Amino acid sequence: MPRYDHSSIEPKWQAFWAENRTFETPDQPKEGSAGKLYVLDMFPYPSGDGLHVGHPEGYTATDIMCRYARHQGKHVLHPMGWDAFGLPAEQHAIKTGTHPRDTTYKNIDTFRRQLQMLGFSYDWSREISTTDEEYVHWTQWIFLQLFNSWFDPTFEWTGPDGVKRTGKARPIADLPIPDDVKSQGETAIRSYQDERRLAYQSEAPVNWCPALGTVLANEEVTAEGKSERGNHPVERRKLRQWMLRITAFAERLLNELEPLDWPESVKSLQRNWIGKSIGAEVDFFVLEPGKKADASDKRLDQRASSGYPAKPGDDVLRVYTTRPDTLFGATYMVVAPEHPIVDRIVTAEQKEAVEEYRRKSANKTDLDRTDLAKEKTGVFTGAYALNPVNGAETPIWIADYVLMSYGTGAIMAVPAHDERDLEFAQTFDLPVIPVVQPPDEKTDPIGFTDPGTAVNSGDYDGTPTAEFKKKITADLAQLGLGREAVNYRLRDWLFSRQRYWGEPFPIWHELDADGNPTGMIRGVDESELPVTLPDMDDFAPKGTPDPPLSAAPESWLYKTAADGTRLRRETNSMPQWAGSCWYYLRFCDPKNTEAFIDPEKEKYWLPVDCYIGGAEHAVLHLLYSRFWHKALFDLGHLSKPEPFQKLVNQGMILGEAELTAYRIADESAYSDKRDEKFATDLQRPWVSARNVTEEDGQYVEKETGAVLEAVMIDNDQVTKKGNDFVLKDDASIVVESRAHKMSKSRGNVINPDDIVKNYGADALRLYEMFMGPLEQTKPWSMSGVEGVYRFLGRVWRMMVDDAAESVTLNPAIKDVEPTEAQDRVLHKTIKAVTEDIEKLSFNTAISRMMEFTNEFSGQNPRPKSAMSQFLLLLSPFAPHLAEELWQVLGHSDSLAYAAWPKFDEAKLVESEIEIPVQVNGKLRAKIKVPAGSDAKAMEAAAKADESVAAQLEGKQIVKTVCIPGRLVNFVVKG
RNA sequence: GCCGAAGUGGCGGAAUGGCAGACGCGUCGGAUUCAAAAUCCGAUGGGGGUAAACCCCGUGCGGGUUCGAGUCCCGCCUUCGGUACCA
Repeated sequence: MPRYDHSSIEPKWQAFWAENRTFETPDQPKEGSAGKLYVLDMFPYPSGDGLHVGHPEGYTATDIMCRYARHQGKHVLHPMGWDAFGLPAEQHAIKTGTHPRDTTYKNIDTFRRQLQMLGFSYDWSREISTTDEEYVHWTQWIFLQLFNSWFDPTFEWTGPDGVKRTGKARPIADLPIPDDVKSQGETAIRSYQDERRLAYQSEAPVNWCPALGTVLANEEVTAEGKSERGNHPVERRKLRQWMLRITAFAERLLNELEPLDWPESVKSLQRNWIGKSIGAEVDFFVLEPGKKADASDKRLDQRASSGYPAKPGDDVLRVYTTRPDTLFGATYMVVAPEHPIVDRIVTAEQKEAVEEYRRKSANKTDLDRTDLAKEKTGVFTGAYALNPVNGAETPIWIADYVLMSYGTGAIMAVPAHDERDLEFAQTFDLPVIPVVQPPDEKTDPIGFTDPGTAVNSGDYDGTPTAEFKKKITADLAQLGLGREAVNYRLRDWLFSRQRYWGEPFPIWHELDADGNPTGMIRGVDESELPVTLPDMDDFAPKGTPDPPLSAAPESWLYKTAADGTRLRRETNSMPQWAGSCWYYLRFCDPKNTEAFIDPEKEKYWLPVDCYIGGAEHAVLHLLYSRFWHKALFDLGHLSKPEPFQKLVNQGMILGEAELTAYRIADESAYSDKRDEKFATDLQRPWVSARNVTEEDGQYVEKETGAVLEAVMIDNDQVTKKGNDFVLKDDASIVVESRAHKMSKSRGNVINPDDIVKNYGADALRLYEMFMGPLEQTKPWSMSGVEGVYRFLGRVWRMMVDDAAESVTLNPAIKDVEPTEAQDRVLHKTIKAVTEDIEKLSFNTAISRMMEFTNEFSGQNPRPKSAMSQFLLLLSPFAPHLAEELWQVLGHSDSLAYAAWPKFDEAKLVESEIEIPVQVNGKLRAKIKVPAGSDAKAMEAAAKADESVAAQLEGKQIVKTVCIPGRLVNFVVKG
């Protein structure tokens, strides 16, 4: 009795595909190709834990798309690779002494085995790892492109895509050098260039994580001031770091997002991350210490003729505001503690307090900063500035709620119309002047931040906010006191890490005679790429920001240039993002030793037609990739402005749903906190889930604060009450019903290996697609897996004779013409499955195939042609089973490139259809009418129906709604 | 606080403004079996009614548009995800 045996079928076909190179993608399309399709998965980090059930979700979705597209005659590129640099392998090395390379390639082998076991149709001949030396070569080459260019914000040009743009990355050699720099000589010129490169060094306060021994990007630090990886504390330190000038591309990253076929949510995340705001810069003149504003001060007036300077003078405090209309309400100013003007303006009396505050805030970690968000702090500098619109003397404070890195690092504070300023003003008892009247008279203008009408604003009184903004910005520009300004929340990308297991920078530092760096740098010559990692066996962080590579062998670390200059290598390494920024390009031409990608191949394959992966990369990876892509585009290496045309986020797969009840954790805790009657109770009392809250990782009862323990409850111990589940024994105790994220600590992790072993790869693939919509978060269910496994068994028995000794065709399958009814079911199924695949609605496609199977399993004879066509529909989802049965049906070839079945609309038509009849919108009857009946015929048929007639009896028909083929609705009165 | 997504049976989920709950799980009943597993058949939103016919209620809550609303509009509530002094 040959049963459906996945464990023999699946390895058989995997071996067949590998031997026959079924899924290798030739560079040239086959004759008559229906066009190219590039479908990409976000390649995984090959962690030591192996594949997680989340991986096959997106991978199955793309695999279905690709297999379907091959049946449609498309030239499909479907590659896989490894994002293999990263912390865990290095931490493993520190612990065990195993070289990160060994760990990494071992893990890659595991991942490859697991993915191949799932039957994905990747072209494995294109496999790449970001850690391969040839790959590192081109990652470093791209870095050099960035290093060797600058951004010209005013350059107008038309790209290969025919779009006109302003602003372009250009070769550094094209950077105009001002005469005063030129006159200072070669060193000055080089410094001038270095400051303007797309890859540049900066000495800035950065997020230093002692536990990880590295600096982290802002993006890698959580709101709580912890590292995203590992949750270790992060502190601020001033260090020399490599930065990438992503901010130069802010406007294009924002604008060119619009036409992409991406989820609106991801676009909006990126928009918020870029954070464009439009406002004005305004100059306030600082008064000399002890001096009052007086008529002899002509500085304001002089600006009318001198105009608005590009850089503010020493006696000017320049602020950025999105609300220039509230200038009349600016009662004080605040500068960031790091602001350079502080030293110039602070008065003798305030100096000590200011210095003390600056010291404190410099050491503040991000954690402290957010903690202090509740209460504003700051110190008065003793200095005043002149409000340009009314000459009012405005005190200047320093406070760390103003950030040096945004805008000009200084603000005008309008406490009446800004929450933060109001809080600060209230703390320090500063004046609050309302200058915006809310549209609703009853609303208090103090604390009102929305648009309204100007008050207390001199001649501008009565002007609506939007108009006022434009007007005063123009007026200030006229007087040379301000101008319109745009700001972005986006910061330059901190690109260096202090780790061993990453790409080395292709950079040399020049040394002086004493071996000290001169500050001059040069790129490694392209012919010397790649810069490979030196062999080392000590990877441990030293607790100092000296990278592990600074302990590399001398031969790696130093060399003497042709011109005799002594050089030392850059010892920072690149972040993990570097490799993933451009891997989608390399897949098109993975073995090219002359270039990172052949331009013809780039033109042919790009952009990626569909990119599927987790939402956790919505901002970082996708923004970084787009940035690199645009820079390479500007430099003429790429022909399309965007890398990923369509993006889909797969939803997270949670663990199996759990029921949790809570009860008092221990006797002592409850006996003194709760009522007497409970104290005598032997059983520790349950607490309704509604009264439970989480504090510091502990569950506690809301009112009493008593510590609780969570208890897993069985299905049969609860009952449904309203919207809640409650204990059967005590209906007042609400039980929490929820699926949690899979985690080792919770013990709810599902291992794909186990599923494949017990149910097979086809069942795992099918189940993950059947769970629900791809984009949605959904809980795992073991009995759901059994459900689809049973379905596969039904498909097997529909085609195979399970009474026979060996695998033979089911005798019900005959070479006969399908009946009209069979044809209808078949063509309905073809239509539905085809359309569902195109919509990526895989769960409903599977439902349709189940319906087909339910229908045809009961039929005898079963036409062979219908069976063959059905197998093609099933094959993208369950390729192993489909291939096996395809063979059983007598086909000798693989079905991988067989033509997709076509449906015939004519065969979908039924001769008679059932139509609902409503009376006043309520369903009253169903009638059968010939297909294609017109409204009149339908109405007549409806009226002729007995129960409809009864409903209409003695009533007046006001209106009849008749939609041919859909329904009849009588609107009646009386 | 702000931004985004979502609320439909016991559960996962289906429904171009037109028969709510396709399909699967679970449950119940039956067939097969010495028995079980596997498999097959049937029932299954809630309430009333006689296990029929039939009737009433039902897509988070409250309004609205419409002959007709799970679907569109307005206002709330809840959950999940992201974000956080960005002037």
